[in-house]
Order: sequence, then C-alpha cells, then structure tokens
Amino acid sequence: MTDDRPRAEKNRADTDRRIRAVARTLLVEQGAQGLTLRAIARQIGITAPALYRYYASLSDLVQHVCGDICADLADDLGTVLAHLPADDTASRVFAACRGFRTWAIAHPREFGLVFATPATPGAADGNGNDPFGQIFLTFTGRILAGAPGQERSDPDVPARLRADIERFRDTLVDALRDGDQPEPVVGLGTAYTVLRFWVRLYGQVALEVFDRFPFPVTDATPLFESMLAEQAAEVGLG
Amino acid sequence: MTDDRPRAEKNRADTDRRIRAVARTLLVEQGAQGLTLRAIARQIGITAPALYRYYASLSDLVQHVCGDICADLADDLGTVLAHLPADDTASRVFAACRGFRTWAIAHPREFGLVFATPATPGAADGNGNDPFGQIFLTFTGRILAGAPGQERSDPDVPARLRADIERFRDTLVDALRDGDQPEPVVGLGTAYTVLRFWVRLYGQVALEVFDRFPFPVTDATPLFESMLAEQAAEVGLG
DNA sequence: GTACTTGAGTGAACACTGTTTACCAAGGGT
DNA sequence: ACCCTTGGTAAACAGTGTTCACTCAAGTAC
Repeated sequence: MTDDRPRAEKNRADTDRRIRAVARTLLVEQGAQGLTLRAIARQIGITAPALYRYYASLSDLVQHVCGDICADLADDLGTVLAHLPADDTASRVFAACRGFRTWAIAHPREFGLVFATPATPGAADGNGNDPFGQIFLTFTGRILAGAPGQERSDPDVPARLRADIERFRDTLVDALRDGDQPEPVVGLGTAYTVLRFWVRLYGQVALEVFDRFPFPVTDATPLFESMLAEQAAEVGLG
Repeated sequence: MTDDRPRAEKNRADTDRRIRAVARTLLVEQGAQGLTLRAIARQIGITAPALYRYYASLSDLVQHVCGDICADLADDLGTVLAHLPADDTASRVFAACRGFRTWAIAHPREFGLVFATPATPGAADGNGNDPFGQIFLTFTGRILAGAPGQERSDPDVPARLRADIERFRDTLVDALRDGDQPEPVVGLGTAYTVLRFWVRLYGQVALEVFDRFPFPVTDATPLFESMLAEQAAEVGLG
C-alpha cells in the first residue's frame, strides 16, 4: 500500500496537516487570541501570505480547526462507546455524557472555541457542515443505533412542538444512515428526550468549563453526576 | 438637589459614561471584534491613549462594559418582576425566565460577550465581582424574597453535594440581605432546585441565541415554553 | 498674584495583526 | 524548448494595543 501520489500533492497535504497541528497547539497553549496567521507561519518556518494558498482567510482556517476538534471529540466518544455492549443503552448514555464532560474539561480552549462561538451566519446553511451539531448527532446516533424501538408514546411531545421535533427526528435518522443497514426508526418521543438531554448536558458542562456557576464550586463532579442520574431516572434508564 | 461636585470630576465621570456608551453601541452594531480602543476614541473625538486615563487596558474596559450589561439585564428583570404580586411565586418564576430569554434574544451580542466568554482567571476571586453570577443571584433573589419558607425536605439533596449546595445557599442569602429585613432563610432543597433551574435555563437560552441547536429550528418559542413548563411542574409550580 | 502641582489629552513611536500585490523559482505537460 | 501551474517570498497597506514624552489648562498653596 505505497503512496504513489505525486510528490507535489503529498507535500501539499503534509504542510496542510502541519498548519492545522500548529494552529491547534497554539490554541491550546495561548488561547484563541494567540491563534494568529503570523504565529502559525513563524512556527512552521514560512511566511504568513503563504497560508493563503491553503485557506482563504484566518476565519476560514479557524473553521477548519473547529472541524478537526469536533472530529477528535467524536473519535474520543466513539472509542469510549466501542468498549460497551451495544444493547446496554443505559451505560452507553452514561459513558457518552461523562466522556463529553471529561473531554471538555481536558480541552477547555477547544471547547470554548467550538461550543461558545456564535454560529457564523454564513455557516448555518440548514445544518450540514456545522461541526457543532455534527458531533452531537454522531454520538447520540451511535447510542441510538444499538437501542432501536425504545419508544415512548408519541403523544408525549406537546402539539406545538411536533413540527420541529419531526424535523429533528429526520436529521437524526439521516445521521444514523450507515452502510446498507435498514432504515432506522426513531420515535418522536425519543427525539424529544434526546433533545432535552442535550440541552441540559450542554448547560451543565458549559457552566462548569467556563467556571460560571453562580458560586465558588469546590467539586463539580458530584454536581454533574447528580444531574446525570436525575435525568437518566426521569427517562427510565438505570 | 444641585450637583455641586467640582466641575472637573463631573467632566471625568461624563466622558467615562460616554466611553462606555460608545463601546456598547459599537459592540451591538459590529460585534465584539469591532470593539476596539481606537474606534471608541474616534467616535467620541479623542485619541486612543487618552482612554488609558480611564481604563488600564482594553480588556479592563470590556470587563466594565460587561458589568454595565449585566446591570441593565438585572434592571430589566427587576421591572418585569415589580409588576407582579410578590407572593405569586409561580408567575414570578415564569416571568423571570421568559424575561431572561427575551433579553438574550434582543441583545445577542451582549449576551455572547458576558455569557459565553470563559471567566477571566483573575476575576474569579471567590465570586464577588463576577458580573455573570451577580445577575443570576439578583433575579433569583428577587423571587425568593417574596416566597419565604417554601422548603422541600433537605434530605432531597444527595449527600455528596451538601457541601457545595450549602456554599451556594450561603451565597444566595448573602445576596438576599437587603436593608434591615430579618435574615432570610433558604433551605438546601430550595438552593438545589434553583441551581438546577439555572443550568437548564442557561443551556436552553445559550443554544437558542447562538443558533446551535443540532437541527434547523423554525420556532424556538414552543421549545422554550415546554422546557419551562416541564421544569415548573417538576418542582410543583403551576 | 504668583508659583506649584495635578491630570486630561496629544503625537509619535513600537511591535504587532490580517490581507493584497507583484514577483520568483522550480516542475510537469505538451 | 516552451508554457503554465503552484508553492513560496518580500514589500506594502491599513489597522490594532500600548508606551512615552510632552503639552496645556485648572486648582491649590503661599
């Protein structure tokens, strides 16, 4: 399996990887404000304008870095879930939520960049390439794939929400499509539950990572665990 | 009630107000990236270095602007609550939550600046001057002050959280102290409930304002209302 | 009234930033 | 041999935060 692409192409892909890697470490070590074109160029021994051969602008580069970050997080959650039986939905949900929190705490700068930046108005094309939503869909998809048909009764979702929850359900099964599997079915009640789960998980983790709880927390883990347990109990897991 | 302070002092306070006001409109009209020292100076007919007579740095200025923003939001919620009977806790809670969301939607840039910026490591001195926590404490304080003694049984809060929830309760009664009122009492269960309420409210509003729901939402209001109703029911309001 | 001190504001400078432009040199295709 | 794409450079432009030396007016002390 030798790499017989023309050397030129390989070099290009290589420096592209180096650019993103350096950008990443710069973000981690100095925060978003240290993520500058000239610093990146300096570190890989190149001049700043050369970067415009790879990205149209700084914000374009940053957007791609966000994509990388989300991919990493998705991978992380993927390996976490891979070690768990596919039909033990409860422990898979717990593991995914804990994994998300753990990753966020270990990578606060990355989390801040992708999770607390207002969506760029241009990138909100339906949904699609928004990396933020993508990672969420990925990991709930991985869980749902192993737990088909766990339906709550559909009337559970209030009437005024039906339209949007249906849209979300569609997005979800779309993300679930994988290979030649049969079309997965996801109930409206499930979709609604998943959405609520996400809202609360996000709130909890964001407040913790940004250190924005309204009082000086000494140990956030029990706080997180209790919220998790409560919510799991609420939907009948555990 | 004439203002007989020396004119010099008055002028200083005046241009200080102008600085903050211009900063504010700049933030609203151009986003955080348009909030620059030189732009502010230009707009009030002054040179940039002069601003250093008022603030130690740009980030110092920004921090004070955050304070102003939070004060405005607190005022907003204050007037909303003022029109409601002090003993109708349910409608006061609903009004405060709706008011918070409405304000956030009407002021997305301000919301983004103060609610989605990682806490400055220096400013996290215990709690105190962190404007973020302050506003929250203010408005839950205003509600709790009218509904004393609504205790859930204290054992409701899991054992491992007691220490932190007690700390939160203390912060809360501290913020409630007002004039010569008798020392207010807040149960642990109440504090815990309030905290959970905040986590979910924050998650919901942040996701909506940043347009980061994992699917294209067409009407976020029912989504918000259903989360609000659900949570209110859960704690026995309504 | 005359010195002295204070303090807001200025102008020039420094070290940065993103971005554009013109240019260059090496490689591959025909 | 020719051309032409491609990755890179140097120089420049406009803008940024920040510092320093300097004014110049107002207030205070004698």
